[in-house]
Amino acid sequence: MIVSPSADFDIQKIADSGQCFRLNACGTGDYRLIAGTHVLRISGQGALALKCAGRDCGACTFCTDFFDLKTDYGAFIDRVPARDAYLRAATAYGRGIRILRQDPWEMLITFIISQRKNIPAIKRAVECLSTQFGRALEGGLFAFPTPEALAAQTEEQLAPAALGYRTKYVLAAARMVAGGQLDLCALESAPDAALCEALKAVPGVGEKVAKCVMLFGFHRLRAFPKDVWINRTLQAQYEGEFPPGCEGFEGVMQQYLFYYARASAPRKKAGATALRGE
DNA sequence: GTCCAGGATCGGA
DNA sequence: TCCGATCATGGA
Repeated sequence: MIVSPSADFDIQKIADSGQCFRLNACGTGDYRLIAGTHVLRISGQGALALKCAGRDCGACTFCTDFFDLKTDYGAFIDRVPARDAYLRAATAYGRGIRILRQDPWEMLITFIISQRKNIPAIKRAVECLSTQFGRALEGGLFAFPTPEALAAQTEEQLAPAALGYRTKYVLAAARMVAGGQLDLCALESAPDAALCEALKAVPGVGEKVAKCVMLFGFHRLRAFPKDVWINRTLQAQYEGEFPPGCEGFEGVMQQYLFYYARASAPRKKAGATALRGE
């Protein structure tokens, strides 16, 4: 499958946008993504070639869905109020970022882990869980573990992932999903408020993590997670509250704000988010 | 060695 | 309802 640049698709920005922790650069300009049992390679500059299992995936249903290629993100950007110069700048800077349609279960565990961790540390923990408890895929790679696989572990067995105090949260979440108390499939059709409350019933899931799972796992584009970066931006630019004008796609705007805030911050990240072309 | 990270929870005011 | 302390660990 070939994705043209005009599709508002920038794999480098997506990889650095803090929503997907198993999408990484491998070599010059190439990226590798593990999603479900799919191993994708994204290569090329300008037009991007998406390959599943080393083969061109053609009009791949999985990629079309995963990268949300049928949604026009340029249209979202065009709807940003002209009076909001800061958001205009953020969307211009982050153009190419999309909200991926990731697995709700993986997002739930990943964002439980994310609390008080930086992105490299989150990636490391997710990879460790996958390597230890996930199904083997091609090339020595591993799928994210199933709820049943994690639910079967003890706290001691999870120790290598260095989850710290989050270990018990991860196990509790896994057991709720594996045991049927939390039916993520059924929640696909739940209203936003009901979905949010169901997620917050999981130990270790508060407002922010619930919103991340809603946005990145359930594609609820209204969900607006507020982490430390977003809160700083809201305080500095909006007197504490995101203004009206983007109803229905607030979460998409949140992602551009997050990316822009991190890229604009004083250097601490050794070029990981190096400003390009400026 | 220090500071901080895509926070949540609990106890006390 | 609000606020501060605390939680465990690794990356920068």
